[in-house]
Amino acid sequence: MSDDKPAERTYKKTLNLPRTSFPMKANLAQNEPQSVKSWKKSGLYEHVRGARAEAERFIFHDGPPYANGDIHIGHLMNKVLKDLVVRSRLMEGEWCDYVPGWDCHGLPIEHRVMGELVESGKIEKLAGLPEDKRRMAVRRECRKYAEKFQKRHREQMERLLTFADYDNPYLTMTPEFEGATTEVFADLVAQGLVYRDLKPVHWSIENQTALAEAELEYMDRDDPSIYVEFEAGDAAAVGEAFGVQLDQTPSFMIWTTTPWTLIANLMIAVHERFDYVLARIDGSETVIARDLLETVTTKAGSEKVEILGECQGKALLGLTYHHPLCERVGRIVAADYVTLEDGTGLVHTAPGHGADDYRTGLREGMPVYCPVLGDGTYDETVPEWMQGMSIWDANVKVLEHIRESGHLFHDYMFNHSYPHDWRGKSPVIFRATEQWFIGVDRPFADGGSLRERGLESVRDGIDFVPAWGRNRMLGMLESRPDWCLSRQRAWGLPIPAFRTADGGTFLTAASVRAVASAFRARGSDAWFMETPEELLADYDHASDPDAPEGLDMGSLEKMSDIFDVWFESGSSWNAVMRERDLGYPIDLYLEGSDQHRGWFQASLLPALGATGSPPYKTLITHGFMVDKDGRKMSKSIGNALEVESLVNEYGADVCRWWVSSLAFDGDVKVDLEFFRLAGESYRKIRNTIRFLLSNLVDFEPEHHAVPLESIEPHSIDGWILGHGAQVERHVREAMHRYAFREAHLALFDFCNDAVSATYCVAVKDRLYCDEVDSTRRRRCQTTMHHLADLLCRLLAPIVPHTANEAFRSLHGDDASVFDAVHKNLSYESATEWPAIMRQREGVLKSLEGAKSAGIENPLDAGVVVPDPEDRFKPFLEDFADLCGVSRARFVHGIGDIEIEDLRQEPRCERSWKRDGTVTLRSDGGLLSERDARAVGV
RNA sequence: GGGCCUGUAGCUCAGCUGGCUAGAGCGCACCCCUGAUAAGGGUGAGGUCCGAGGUUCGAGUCCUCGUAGGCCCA
Repeated sequence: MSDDKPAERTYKKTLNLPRTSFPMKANLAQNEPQSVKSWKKSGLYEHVRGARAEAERFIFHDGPPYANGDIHIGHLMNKVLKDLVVRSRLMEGEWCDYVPGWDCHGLPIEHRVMGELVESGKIEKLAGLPEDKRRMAVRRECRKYAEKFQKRHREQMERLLTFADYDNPYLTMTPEFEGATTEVFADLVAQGLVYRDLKPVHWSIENQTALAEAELEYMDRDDPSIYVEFEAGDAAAVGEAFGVQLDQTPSFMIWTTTPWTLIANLMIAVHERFDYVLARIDGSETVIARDLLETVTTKAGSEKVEILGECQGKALLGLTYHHPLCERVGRIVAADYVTLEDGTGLVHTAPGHGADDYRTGLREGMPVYCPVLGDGTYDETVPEWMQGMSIWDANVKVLEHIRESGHLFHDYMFNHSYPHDWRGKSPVIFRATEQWFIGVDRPFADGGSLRERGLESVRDGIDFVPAWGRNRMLGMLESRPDWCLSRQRAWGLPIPAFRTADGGTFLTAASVRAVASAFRARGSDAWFMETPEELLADYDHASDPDAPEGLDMGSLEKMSDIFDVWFESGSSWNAVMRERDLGYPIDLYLEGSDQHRGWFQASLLPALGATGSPPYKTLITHGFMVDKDGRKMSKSIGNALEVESLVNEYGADVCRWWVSSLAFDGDVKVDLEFFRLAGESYRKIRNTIRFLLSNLVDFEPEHHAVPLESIEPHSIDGWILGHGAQVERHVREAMHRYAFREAHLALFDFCNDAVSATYCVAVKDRLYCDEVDSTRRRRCQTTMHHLADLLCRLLAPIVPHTANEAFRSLHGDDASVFDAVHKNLSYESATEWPAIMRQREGVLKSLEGAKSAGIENPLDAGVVVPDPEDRFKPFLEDFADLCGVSRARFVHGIGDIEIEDLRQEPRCERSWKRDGTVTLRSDGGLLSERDARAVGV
């Protein structure tokens, strides 16, 4: 095959062609686990921490994912983003602890475990045990479950090459965490922020417990939407309000989508300043907001509508009505949350089943009446036909009942989003129960409330990335209700409250601290295994100013609520960061934007209560994963991607490279295709580094390197070094302000465009053809060595496995990029470079044009470039190589770039250039001067 | 229904306080190289800037109202 080119074959052997053991194919799926193993074996995390003992510290705190299931693509992004922060800080020479955490308590696990206990039949055995023993049995199973999934998560996260202290994670179920969390609670009690009250809360019928906002999931649901007429108690009084004489008893029309709450109705709320009418609708007289009369009657298909009188809501206050389901008289009251957007302008008010309703009831001195039991059935206070009935059945039955009794004006089915238990996916209800709360509007001993302090610190004590997070969190803080802390479950941290003999509750700052010390020593299991005396061993009620009078310690009984898990994770700033002396306050929290309501608030409020200031300085949020059409990702839709298969197919470095490319502040579209694309762009970077490394095989820096100062700013080496220095500054600065995408793009463009397409291509000739030891070649290799080293360091936070692989290839197997820090490449290239590069672009375009004239290979061409101001002369030496042509000239004067056809000139058999020095040499070959010297003929 | 956010080439995104003949990368098309080769390089074609109004000499950029989607809530 090569018989027709004998000369070329001969000269090929005289070239210095690239060689390297750094493979083109990364084989990440096989090699990364080896990296993980060896990093673990050598104790890399400990080692680096040791080396940075005196370094400046950046304080980061990892939010705990829930110890359940496999990690999903959201975790992938979250953990990698965190790792980018940590590793970029390390490269800056700082130390940054990354202590991974897990949320271990709570309903999701208990729910699963209960399911398993039912399946295995063990549940019946447990049912026979005393309550504390039964709970302990459940807790033991839950702990096993949490441990299992924490280990699983840990491995999956380590596989992502995250640089975290996996040997010392924090788990919310450990004694130290439980003790420190309970101490935060004690501080809040001391501030007077904790209270117990009967209030409507979100209640899960399925799990028979109160739920926090964060434990709800909104899903669409069909409910009956009904318009009900409540007969007025005093027709004459109504007539008076409207200034008309009535010949029949009118009614008040309300609207509800929860017919089951009608039985608990105690009031009807109107807006004092809205206009109401007394209307005759197909013969019957009813009161309704003026602006809604048409909407409602149209919807109901009423035929004859006539307005008899009009008045302001204020005039209706104090009027009474008969409850349509029982013997009770209700009253019209005022409320400013009444709107004219839907309904009738008269709002059905049941203090036991709604937050607004509760407040109105409180103001009006009405009882918090809640006839619904924990299991969702009615108690004995309701009419007999409803007793024991499930509220969902009641929805239908009540509707039938009022239809038959003639109180139903109109009804239809209505689809709306409705809160559901985030685990069981069953609809939740509002139900009044006795619960523990943190009051967000309670004044502190030293002034202000949690809400006020929270708003203040969000307004100007905390940085938000992206900036709109501030507004969002302000809005949430302004409108949030008191925090319902208690849950009626077994798997969690007990609220250390006791029942006194007289039926009261006993819980003071000092008693909570005493129990906290028991938890610290023996874990929260102690609550279920010990007596009140044992738990309160450290408590001295004589010295507790808050102790109730005549407290009889001997008669105390443990109460059985546990904490909302959000209170536990919300105490991690204390239970982890302060507890372990990792630094406080914390520089950075980085989580999904749902945590503005979740962990960020759950952390802010306790910290403000306990210490008076926020626990963190900066909050970064990322968006959510959606599919390629912008739709929510979920297992049930089937558009979710498995992290494990992504990592196995593409490698963690490719996944990380992808994460670094994301505009993560908004929704992030995910598709298999994007990982393939990231893989391609990763390969591009890898190949660029590989080319650099492969041309450094014969280069030993200590012998061959030239001083950086000796490299001319107008040489091509000077150009790329100046470019590299600029990129280093840009990338480091971008990483510092969490603009990972910007850093990613800068790195990619630099590798792809500057290094690969421009520099490497231009410099090939001298690398391959110059004498091995020529200054020009060694200067070029010195430059490439700097470039390879720079790229390894800049890429280390993003693709640690690959960066280290390249770093070792460059510096020897004993080297580790994780011991390295940034070097500050300092180099300024000549200021004319942008102008030269514009000329180069012009040349490339002209060459494209010359193809039609038959000059298809740029080496068959020479170029003549006008240089009116004679600025380009110093650049002449490298300009031909920069354009890939055989020779170049700058000529004084203005005009177009000229392409010279050199095809008639002899071509060097070694370098394939037609540089004008090619003649027949002593070995019988046609060689240029440079090549002749290199071959030694 | 409310709060916050997003909608710019086939795809992912830049476009700061209004002046742009609207940019980049990927992809695509055509071509070169075969001494980075399951590599490398060049050139080029792609856009009613979600829609409708408005402010302005001038709007992708500001305002209003829609529309599609996301997060959080009622």
